Amino acid sequence: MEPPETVSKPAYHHGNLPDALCRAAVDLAQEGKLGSLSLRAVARRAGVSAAAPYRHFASRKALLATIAADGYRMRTAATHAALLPLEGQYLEQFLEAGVQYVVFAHKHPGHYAIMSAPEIADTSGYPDLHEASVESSLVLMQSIRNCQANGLLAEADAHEIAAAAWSSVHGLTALIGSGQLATLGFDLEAPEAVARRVTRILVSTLTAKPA
Amino acid sequence: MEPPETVSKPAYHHGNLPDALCRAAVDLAQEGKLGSLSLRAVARRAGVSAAAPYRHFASRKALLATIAADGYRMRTAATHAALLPLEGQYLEQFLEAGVQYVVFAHKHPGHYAIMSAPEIADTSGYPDLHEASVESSLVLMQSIRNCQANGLLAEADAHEIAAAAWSSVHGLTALIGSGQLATLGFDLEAPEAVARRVTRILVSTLTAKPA
DNA sequence: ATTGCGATGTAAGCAGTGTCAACACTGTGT
DNA sequence: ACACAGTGTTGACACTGCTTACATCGCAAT
Repeated sequence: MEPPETVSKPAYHHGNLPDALCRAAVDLAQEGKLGSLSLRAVARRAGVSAAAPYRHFASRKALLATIAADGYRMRTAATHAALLPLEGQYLEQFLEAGVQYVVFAHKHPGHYAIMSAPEIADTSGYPDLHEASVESSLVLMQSIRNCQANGLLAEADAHEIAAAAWSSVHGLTALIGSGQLATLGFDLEAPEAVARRVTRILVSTLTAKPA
Repeated sequence: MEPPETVSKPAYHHGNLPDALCRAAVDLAQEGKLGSLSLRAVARRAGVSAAAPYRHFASRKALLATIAADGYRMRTAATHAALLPLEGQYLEQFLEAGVQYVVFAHKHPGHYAIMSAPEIADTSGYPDLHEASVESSLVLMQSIRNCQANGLLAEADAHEIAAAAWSSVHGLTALIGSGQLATLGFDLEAPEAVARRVTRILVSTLTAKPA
């Protein structure tokens, strides 16, 4: 997945079937067919026989775990890139980390759907996925710690602020994704703007002094 | 579902099969078997034949929609009850509404799992579910409006505050439910305490004056 | 008690999936 | 040239679920 253009290995018959299967699965997930996403369905979409995926993925969960791990790495990379030009502006980085959490789900709905699948929540048995997941969360955590170290956030318990921030962006992502936020009059086609406005509320209030 | 003890209709053979099916489905969902929750599986759990549920539920989704609607009504009732003794204390009611949102998921994990199922997000075709869902969200919304009408919340856009609050409790619920918050050292066996601490952060900061 | 009808069981057909074994193709190394 | 390992295909089997048709059971009104 990392080098989408550069075909590392010319491969034998199909030409990198594992990647093709991943793309097919992401497409299906993006179309909301996560529930009926079987290895057979993925094989059909990729244009290969039903048994072909079995050579590369032991099960449906193994395939999803691979895709989810890729998704986590993509989000981590995107967040790092977005935070880079804000070097030293810890509060802005904190806000941007939250925004990127939301933006990723909009840019990569297929990956997001798979990453949010309940069966993927349990990362045991998939160390690669577990590592990617943990590393991804570290970006937000580090940003919070940076702010606290510089006295830019209220003096509440660090873990509780982290939980509040994480909950906010996670929930915001879920509500936008499920379309429920449209009830409040938000334009879900511009999720970045929504995320920026809502996230700023949390940030601005977290930086405020008690009344 | 409303009168769990009082058997309204003695019924013929089984004795209120619809309720028994709902309970069986909730049990299965609570055991994390939502993915494999088929009408057959529910029938097995309820001890009836595979075709029996069809007399009462047209499909798996119809069954889940019924349960989800019940869940929404249960949460609405519980929240109303929790807010009653706080009459007039709008800010405390706001906090409590958020806490109850989280507490419900812990007290009724089966219902929560079903209510969170992606296929249930689309309430079209199930007006009963839709109404219960909307009415449920009104409690939190009304609480927010009460606070704003009394100048108890910062003067940010009402919709954005609502989105931030909703996102927080929704995300907090999801993170607790998936066990991810354990990473931050929270005791997920006492979700009410966690919810109260984290929610208070949001409330206290929302009531703070800008620095 | 008899009869009607709703509730449930039984059986069967159809579709989708996972899995496996046997086979065929392709490029590589000798 | 040849064997070989990697890759994909084909076909078959078992399992599970959905759905419908038909048979059966039991309460309830007559």
